Amino acid sequence: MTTKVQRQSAVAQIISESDVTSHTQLVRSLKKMRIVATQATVSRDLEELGAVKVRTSNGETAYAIPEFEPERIAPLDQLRRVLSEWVADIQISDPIVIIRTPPGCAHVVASALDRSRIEGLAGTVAGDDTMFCVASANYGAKKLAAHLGKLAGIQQQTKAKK
Amino acid sequence: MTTKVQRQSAVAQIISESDVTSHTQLVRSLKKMRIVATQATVSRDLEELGAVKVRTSNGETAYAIPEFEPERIAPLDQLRRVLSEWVADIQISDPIVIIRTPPGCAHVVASALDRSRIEGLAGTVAGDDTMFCVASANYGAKKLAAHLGKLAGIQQQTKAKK
DNA sequence: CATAGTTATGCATTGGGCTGTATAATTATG
DNA sequence: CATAATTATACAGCCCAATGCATAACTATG
Repeated sequence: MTTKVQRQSAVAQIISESDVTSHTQLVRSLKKMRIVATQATVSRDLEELGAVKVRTSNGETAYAIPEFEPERIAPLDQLRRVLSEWVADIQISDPIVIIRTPPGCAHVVASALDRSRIEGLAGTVAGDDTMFCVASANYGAKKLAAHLGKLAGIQQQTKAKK
Repeated sequence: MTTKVQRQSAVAQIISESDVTSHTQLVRSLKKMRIVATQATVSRDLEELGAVKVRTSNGETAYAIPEFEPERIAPLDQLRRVLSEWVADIQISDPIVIIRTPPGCAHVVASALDRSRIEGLAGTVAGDDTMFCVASANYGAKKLAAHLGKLAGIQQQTKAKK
């Protein structure tokens, strides 16, 4: 009994602590930690983790997660998942897009957005259940909000105006 | 197109801003916000939100979310969901249980635990991808960790010791 | 107590994510 | 270049959350 999050965390640890040169080897290492997975699964894990094969000191190529762009660009897919799971509401106050989330979740959404490098987003800040997206000057909050709303799969213009 | 989070957020807003006396009425209010749901769904939403019917000034009974115990005890079910989605690893250093999560998610896990009032958990603190659970004096971190691990559905003793 | 109104829930359906199998595509090696 | 090794992926199955429908359970009212 294992979860994906646990397995991927283990994968990240393994490849950082030892030289892993093939999927098969990784599968074996996981097994030692009593985590069962197939080559296909670790292939997908490595991709999601952004791992790449690099040449090591002794000439082999081993997997590693790029250290210097740890905030590698997250696939749109992952962003969509996060947004649709955690976004409660989107409002606009140009050039700011205000996103509300369940309590304590704003940070998760914000960091997913930060990593996504989507167009028109200049930056974010997050509180507890609210976060701001600042739209780039020539893009506009409206357009950004529409895009985010679409990704989140939510109905726009939700909140009733007083 | 709507998400559960958005709908429940809208439900919370609606019942706080107007007197909602029945599910049917709530369904209608949602519809005005272009959120489609049935009575069965709002029934479940109200339960998950912890809403109760209270008597208002004018004698009707209307739904409301208890203000003073907003952190009502979350059902074990929800806790299990959160843990199995976000817990990457669990370690023990008595009386502390150390839980690691994906980046930025520790707070979410911690607040879920806080609300759950599970046995043997004295308190929590959360960083970015790590959180501590302090076990109650006579309970012990080991037992607590075992319980949490089971809830999370993860393999214990995951991390290799150096 | 009977009836209408309201709320909860068993059941079936749907959709999506995750995973393994099998195999295709790619890369390395001799 | 041929073959072996490695990696990626199409496909199918499984599982679980979410939801609607139908109806049971419950509540209020006269």
